[in-house]
Amino acid sequence: MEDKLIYRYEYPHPSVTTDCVIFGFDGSRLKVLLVERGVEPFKGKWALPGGFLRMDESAEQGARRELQEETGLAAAYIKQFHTFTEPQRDPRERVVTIAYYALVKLQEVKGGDDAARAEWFALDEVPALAFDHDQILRMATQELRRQIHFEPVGFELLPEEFTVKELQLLYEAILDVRFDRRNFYKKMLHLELLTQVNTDHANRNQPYLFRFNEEKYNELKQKGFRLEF
Amino acid sequence: MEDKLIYRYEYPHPSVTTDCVIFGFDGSRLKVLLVERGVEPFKGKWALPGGFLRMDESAEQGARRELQEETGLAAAYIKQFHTFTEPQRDPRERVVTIAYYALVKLQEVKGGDDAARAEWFALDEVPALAFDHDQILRMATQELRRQIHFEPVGFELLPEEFTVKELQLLYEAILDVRFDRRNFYKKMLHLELLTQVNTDHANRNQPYLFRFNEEKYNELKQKGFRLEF
DNA sequence: TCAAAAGTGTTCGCTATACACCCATGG
DNA sequence: CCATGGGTGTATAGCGAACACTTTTGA
Repeated sequence: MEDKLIYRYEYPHPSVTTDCVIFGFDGSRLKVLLVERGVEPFKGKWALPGGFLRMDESAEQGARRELQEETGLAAAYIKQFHTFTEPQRDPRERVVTIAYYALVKLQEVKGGDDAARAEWFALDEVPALAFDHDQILRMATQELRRQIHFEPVGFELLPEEFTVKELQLLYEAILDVRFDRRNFYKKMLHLELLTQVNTDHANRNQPYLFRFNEEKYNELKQKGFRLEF
Repeated sequence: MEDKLIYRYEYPHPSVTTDCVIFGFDGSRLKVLLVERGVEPFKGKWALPGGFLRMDESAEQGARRELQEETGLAAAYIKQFHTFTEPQRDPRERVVTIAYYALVKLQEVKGGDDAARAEWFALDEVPALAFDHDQILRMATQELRRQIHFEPVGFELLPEEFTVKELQLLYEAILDVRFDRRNFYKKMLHLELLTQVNTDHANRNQPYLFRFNEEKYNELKQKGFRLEF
């Protein structure tokens, strides 16, 4: 047994992991992907996907690897938001976890190739989680809300083409507020971050489809604009 | 030599450190505290104060310990903002660093009891730093600017009592913008975050002194307000 | 037939901005 | 005496919030 412990240090080193809060939007509610733990501790409990940081990868690469394993998505919006370091947060040993949140388009998600059971939960229906993952999830939500004031992160959660109503529902889900439909519509169009797809709408009752205008966004970002909500 | 390496693991573990970007304000410019490295690598170069995380302390406790050693200050505003994990960021071994920034009142700072030479640099006069500390400093500045939209962090950098002009100079230094003196004055008073100290001003030419009204701030925070700048 | 959806208009009030003014001080 | 610093006032433009209207569809 002893000869397996071949990595030796003069001082104790904590383990380092990455955990990933994966957000999706189903058209009306914000969801988060959880995996069921198959081993102790917290066996049977739900937890955030995560794993040990490899010595040759950065934390972001590690988090992307987790994301890929769980959702099949290689490229997605991913952002580091906090590192959790309480000495007792893992009962087995000292573990420091670098936490990311990812924004994925739900309809592009394939089942993960991981053996573990994974499931999407609405944010207000998340069960008690393993370790300090409740706290991690709470902070991720907070950071997402904060981030939305500086970057149009919402678009990462919608399909390529979407209606203004869908966009509004998303913003309302993230910020937990209600907007006036008409004001939201005008405000969004006025920002010029949306490009209309189908210029001819036969039906006054069928909404326009839009795409996110990334070029225009980069333009505005140069000038240092803010998204007011 | 071998028998010093008594901490053994089945898998390799990175070292974990905390680094601390300590900001101060001298009345006209934003400053940052750097220490001169006494050992290789980067011997003689300037770097951010930092050190290894102890196994019984959280990262924040570690950062506070660094802050205390460098400035003598036990309580100050301190905030984790990013963890740097590039595999090659330290030429010796794999080191992950959890970075904090601290806001201190310059006039309360005592010399550090650390042996290392420490010095305050104006933000735009910072020399090339050791490791990836340039990048860390840049991100700290960015985060401070971002944070100021949600929390009145500026007050952490001023003395207990200050004039509106001083507050304006601070905001201008942080955000690198200029404000109209008269509009800034009214806006600040209108927010009601300031409590006037000397109600009688004998001299029309000597400015009022103010304190930060923390109670009022907590009130406003409940209602979810934003600082517009 | 009528409620619901989606695009368009209008009004009002707040506030950010620009800029004028007044007063006391000190060189 | 006048430039400077510091507190106060005012006018305008723009935008967000509230809410009316119109058309089309489908139950």
